[in-house]
Amino acid sequence: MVKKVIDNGKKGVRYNLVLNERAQLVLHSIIENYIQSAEPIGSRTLSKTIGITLSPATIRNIMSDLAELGYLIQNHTSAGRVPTDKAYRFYVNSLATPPSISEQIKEKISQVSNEQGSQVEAILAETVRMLAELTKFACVVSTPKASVSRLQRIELIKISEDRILVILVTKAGVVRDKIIFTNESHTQEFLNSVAEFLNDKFKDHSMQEIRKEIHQSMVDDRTRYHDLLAHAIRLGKKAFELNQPGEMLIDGQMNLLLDSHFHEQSSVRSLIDAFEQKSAIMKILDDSMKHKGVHIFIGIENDLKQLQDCSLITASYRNNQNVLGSIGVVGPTSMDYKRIISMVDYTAKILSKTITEQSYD
Amino acid sequence: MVKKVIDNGKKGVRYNLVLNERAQLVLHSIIENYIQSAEPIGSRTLSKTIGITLSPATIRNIMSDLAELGYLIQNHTSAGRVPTDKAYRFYVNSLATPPSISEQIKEKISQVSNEQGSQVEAILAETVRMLAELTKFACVVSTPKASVSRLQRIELIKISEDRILVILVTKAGVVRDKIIFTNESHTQEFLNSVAEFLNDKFKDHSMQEIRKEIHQSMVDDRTRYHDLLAHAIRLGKKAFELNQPGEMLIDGQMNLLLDSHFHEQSSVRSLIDAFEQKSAIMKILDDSMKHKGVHIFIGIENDLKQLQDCSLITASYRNNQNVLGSIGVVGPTSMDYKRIISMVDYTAKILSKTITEQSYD
DNA sequence: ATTAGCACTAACCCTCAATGAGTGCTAATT
DNA sequence: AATTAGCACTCATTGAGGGTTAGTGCTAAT
Repeated sequence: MVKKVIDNGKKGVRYNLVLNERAQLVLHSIIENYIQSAEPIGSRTLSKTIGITLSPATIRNIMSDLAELGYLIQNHTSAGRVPTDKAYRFYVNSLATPPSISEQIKEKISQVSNEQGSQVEAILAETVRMLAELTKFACVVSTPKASVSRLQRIELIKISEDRILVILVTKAGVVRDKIIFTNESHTQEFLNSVAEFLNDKFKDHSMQEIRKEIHQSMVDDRTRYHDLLAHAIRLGKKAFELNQPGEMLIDGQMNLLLDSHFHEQSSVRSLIDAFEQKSAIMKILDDSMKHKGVHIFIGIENDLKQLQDCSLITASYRNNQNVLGSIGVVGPTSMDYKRIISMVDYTAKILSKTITEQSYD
Repeated sequence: MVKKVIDNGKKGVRYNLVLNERAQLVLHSIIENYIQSAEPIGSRTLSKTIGITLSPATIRNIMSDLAELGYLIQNHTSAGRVPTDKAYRFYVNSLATPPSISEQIKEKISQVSNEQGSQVEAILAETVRMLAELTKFACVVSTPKASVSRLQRIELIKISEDRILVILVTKAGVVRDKIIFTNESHTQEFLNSVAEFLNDKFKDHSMQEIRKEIHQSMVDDRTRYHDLLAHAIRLGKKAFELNQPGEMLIDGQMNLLLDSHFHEQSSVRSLIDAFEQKSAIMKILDDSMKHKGVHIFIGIENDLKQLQDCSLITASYRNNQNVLGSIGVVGPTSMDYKRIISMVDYTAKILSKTITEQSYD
């Protein structure tokens, strides 16, 4: 039996074992080469670019072992080898997080939207566009979740006998509007009183809390005998009802089509579908909101089939109070992780800073 | 000299003359074939598919004449011929406008957004998405111009000592928000009075009118001695200042990349640029708002270089009162005009109907 | 444990010839 | 006079053959 490049010779368990240093170096080098060239890496090429002196034959042995361990695959005999998702996972885990970033890029990122008085959505749109341009991949950002952010103000505007326009302004600086229907007609003056009441009662409360409190008020007897209160609660219930499922802005989808790593038409086709559905990507963004720092989803780790040819790098952004949403880059599994991770990380930080400044607390 | 397929033999003026019937038939047939196949059409192919019996040789003669008149070009000797922009212009001019449309398609278009209480922007987004899916091309729609639509209500919300959130609701059902800065701090109560004043004074006036009226008030002496009025006018000026340059929603850009008529990478690249700039397409949409019915911009007729490989089919939509914006399809010059024109036409009509129902008059 | 050497593979590239769809022109036919 | 058949010619496309190249795995020598 051929000896393995692992420290322990036992066969049954070797897949869980750690690679020895030299094997790690080779794998690292293969990955970085492949990220650069987008072409299968052969032993001879590698022996030239790798730091230490190692003959092609030796490298071949190591590569063969790495292939057996699932880090590399060959598209056909006599072709170089290509990293697998497992290899990329190894690679990103071994990176210092977050990798460093050039001052030049930092500056470009910081430039976005330092103009005063921009709306949150505008800031997000600008940021995602900038990030797409910088990374040359597709970028996404989820808009602040209404449920976690807190009420700054509510307005009720009569627009017809049975329709009321509700405008919710959150502390995070997001303005949401929706139309609700009523059975009875109210005057604008009455709506103003209702709005004033709701503002007094619920300002600074989170949407979630508000929904809960309204629910409680509805079963409270006192409510029934107080006309304004009763109306306010009834309208408030509708107004604060699950608003918008949370949106997502996308930019730079086109970049993917021009990327050398994505030559095959088929994978692009399916990616387009993934973007159209939105929900799968949205879910990943939501997941990444739960934890701090940069998240990396590589190929097969994505639930959605259509996303299994690409990696997502995400990071959440926040204001003083809450995590609001997250921003991410979608690219080929063979993307330049160092570069992208650092950009996403830094962008999320700057975005958090900008949004915090714009928040209404 | 070879005889021309035109009724008049005079040389100097023949380029302005009308094609005889047979030449028209041939040209028509070439165009429809090319729209279908996306491949150069040869005389033999054509002699088979064309209705009347005509030998390839005869067709060759006619084609040669049509080429000389600028309706066809050859990419190289011994290749079939391809229609020019001039040919497409001839073709669409000869179509009955608007062409008929199948009940099935009609139904699909009508399905969009008959749910109650949708916001205008949501309706537009849904419509443009539907149209992109139906046509398999890229679609654009301009959001209602704020300047022409009339005020339903204005709200002023204090969000910090020097920032006020302005919310404008127009009769067309569009909600716009922006932040303005003040030198002095106002209480929310004061802002409410100001808003009430502005609502009383300007409700139902168009934004353009309002700006003019405010301008007049500012030079009016009475304004200076009336505190509330003075403040209202000052804040109102900022609030009604040229808001948003008019937005545009895009969907289905990806469709263009998968289209067989757009094989060449280069033209796709430049199209992407055109979409990123937005302004050029916006200008075309604006132009088309000025006239009724469907507009067709073919290739070279577009000012922007990047758009000269494609055609735009646009139609304006409106509510009871005003033309609000327009919706359009961007595809290759060799698109199926009949199909697309009818779809755009019908979609614009349905959109107008839906928006009118949602309007606040 | 490492490396040199060797046989073998498969993609890639070049050339060349055959094929086929197309043209323009001229002469014959209607 | 208009149409068509015939013919020579052009040029993109295809496929076969051959050389080149980058790669592999295996074995034996270091």
